[in-house]
Amino acid sequence: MSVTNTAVTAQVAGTIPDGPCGDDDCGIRDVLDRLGDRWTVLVIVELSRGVRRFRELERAIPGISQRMLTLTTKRLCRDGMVERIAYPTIPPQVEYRLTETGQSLAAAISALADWSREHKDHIADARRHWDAEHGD
Amino acid sequence: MSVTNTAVTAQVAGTIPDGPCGDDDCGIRDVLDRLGDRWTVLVIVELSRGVRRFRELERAIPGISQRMLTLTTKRLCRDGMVERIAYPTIPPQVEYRLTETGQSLAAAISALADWSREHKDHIADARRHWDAEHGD
DNA sequence: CGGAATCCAGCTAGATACTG
DNA sequence: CAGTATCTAGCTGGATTCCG
Repeated sequence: MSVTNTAVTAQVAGTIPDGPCGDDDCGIRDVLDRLGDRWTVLVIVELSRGVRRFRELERAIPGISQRMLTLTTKRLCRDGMVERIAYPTIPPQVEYRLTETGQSLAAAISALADWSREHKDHIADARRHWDAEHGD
Repeated sequence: MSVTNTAVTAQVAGTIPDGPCGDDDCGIRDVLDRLGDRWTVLVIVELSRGVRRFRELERAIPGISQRMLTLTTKRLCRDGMVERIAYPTIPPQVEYRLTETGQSLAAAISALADWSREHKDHIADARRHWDAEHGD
């Protein structure tokens, strides 16, 4: 009865604003729906290292299929994160590069990657503990 | 033949380190596999506002099913992001709160949310342009 | 209230084959 | 090389029902 109505909102000061995030997700979901799939982040990371051709991306990202690479780059182009430059040569040559917006996204991803590196051991430990207690 | 071997790696200076990210994903995928699903981020955001009971979370996150709330909180507990405190009362009462690690994740998410807000209009524009050109 | 168990639809993504 | 097309398996998540 104590926590129900008078919400304790002082936990993470200034982290997630209340205003625009009221009921919806302030658009985070749009971004995470992209970042959440298996390949988008890897493509962005690879492109953050420089311009890449289709085949270069494919080789740089082990396990990706042509289909998924096509879909991923296409979606990133659609969202304005990646620019696609096709040279009408034979054989065809297509270059992909991050736009400015794409580069700023890469920076944001990098921040999340930093967080991952800092906490991955802690997470692994937590999982082991949990699995040990709940799996016996 | 010019871009093939001598990779141009100076695009986003100091954004994604080359070292530990060589072939694999430096653990970003572990995190994004969680964050990528429909509900995890919303649960974290809600918990960043304070301690919540199961029903409170359910009501605060429109559209989530009991099943997904259970699964999401359980996974977050397993990863050490959320602490679950069950009071053996009748009816039962269970509280969820972010751990310190969970709070730092909330901060990282907040950074991504900031990025989303800053660029969502730009993305929407890019999509409209793309759809207009490629859908005629 | 706070789940667990079961069943099922839809989408994602992998494999494969074909094309300009 | 850089895709497109098709077919399909598997997983995610929704709805429902039942339990302590």
